[in-house]
Amino acid sequence: MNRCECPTEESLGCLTNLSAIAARHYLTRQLSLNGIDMTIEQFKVMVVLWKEGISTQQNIADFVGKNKASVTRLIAGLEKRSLIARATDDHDKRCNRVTLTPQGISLEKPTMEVLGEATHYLHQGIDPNELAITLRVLKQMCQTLNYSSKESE
Amino acid sequence: MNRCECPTEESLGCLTNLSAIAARHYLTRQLSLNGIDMTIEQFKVMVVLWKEGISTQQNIADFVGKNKASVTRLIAGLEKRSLIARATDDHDKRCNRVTLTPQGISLEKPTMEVLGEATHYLHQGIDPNELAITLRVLKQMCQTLNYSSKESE
DNA sequence: TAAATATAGTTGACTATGCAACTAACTTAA
DNA sequence: TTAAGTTAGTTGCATAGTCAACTATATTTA
Repeated sequence: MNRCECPTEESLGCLTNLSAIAARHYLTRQLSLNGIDMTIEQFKVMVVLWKEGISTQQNIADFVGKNKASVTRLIAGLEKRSLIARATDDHDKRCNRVTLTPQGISLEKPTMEVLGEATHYLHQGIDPNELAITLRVLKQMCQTLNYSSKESE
Repeated sequence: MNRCECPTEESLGCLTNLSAIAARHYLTRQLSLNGIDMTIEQFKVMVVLWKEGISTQQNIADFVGKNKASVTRLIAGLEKRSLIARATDDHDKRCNRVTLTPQGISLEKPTMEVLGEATHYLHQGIDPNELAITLRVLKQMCQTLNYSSKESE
């Protein structure tokens, strides 16, 4: 399907994008096949909440690497699906306390199972040593770029 | 900034996504700093046109790995910026012939230069051998996933 | 050749992203 | 303790992505 033959095929910039899109498509399909009505973005927010229990929107934004405007809208979508609840914090009225609903809590197990299976499928056939190198290189790339984004502020 | 500590940190699914987002942000910023008013998505479409000269929207969609609805809107944005032109094909009136305007043509050199510099920056400090392994692993991952997407159709 | 099928592109509905402007609330300093 | 600055969240605008329904045109086939 994708036959990108741009001169960037040998670059991490191009290939991480292609791989990320492919992985997203796959996970979206697997979630849907397992009857889980959740987008990948909402899923990432849920992972934070499953881990932390309670969080503010800014904290979620930092964890998932998006800005607070995005999180406002993601949270709204999750609230509409009754997976989370929002309430003003008593101690700091600027903050929203974002918590899980029973439905939200009950989705952790099946969803994380799908993620585990998808990850296993993705890593299938990749030499463990080369996988480790790849993960390290990608982390290094993220660090380089995050550093440069701080520099320019 | 991004402190994703989800259980997927050791997975290609999560890390390719983080890296891809970081790379996109970086390239977007570099394009903007160099006075090039073009999004990454529009940029990908332009790469196809710089390579092929003329193309149909479906052909562009295949190259950039998006569906034709997306391309309709990307093309509309590029048309608004006067970088491309659209005209019905005489031989097959279902098709649009998408061509470059002089402005579109003139942007190839500076834009590809920014891309080249960004790629160089991204690859900086990465062992060439490990880079090669990473690129190979990512390609393999794409193939696995593209194969699975064909299976399910 | 008329009917069925396939293909190219558009549009609407929904979700998502970033930026910038904004409000409200908290904190710091003069 | 008032004024200035900071932080949390929301909203409008522009861009982007998918799916599904739709139009128009081409092609196949019965």
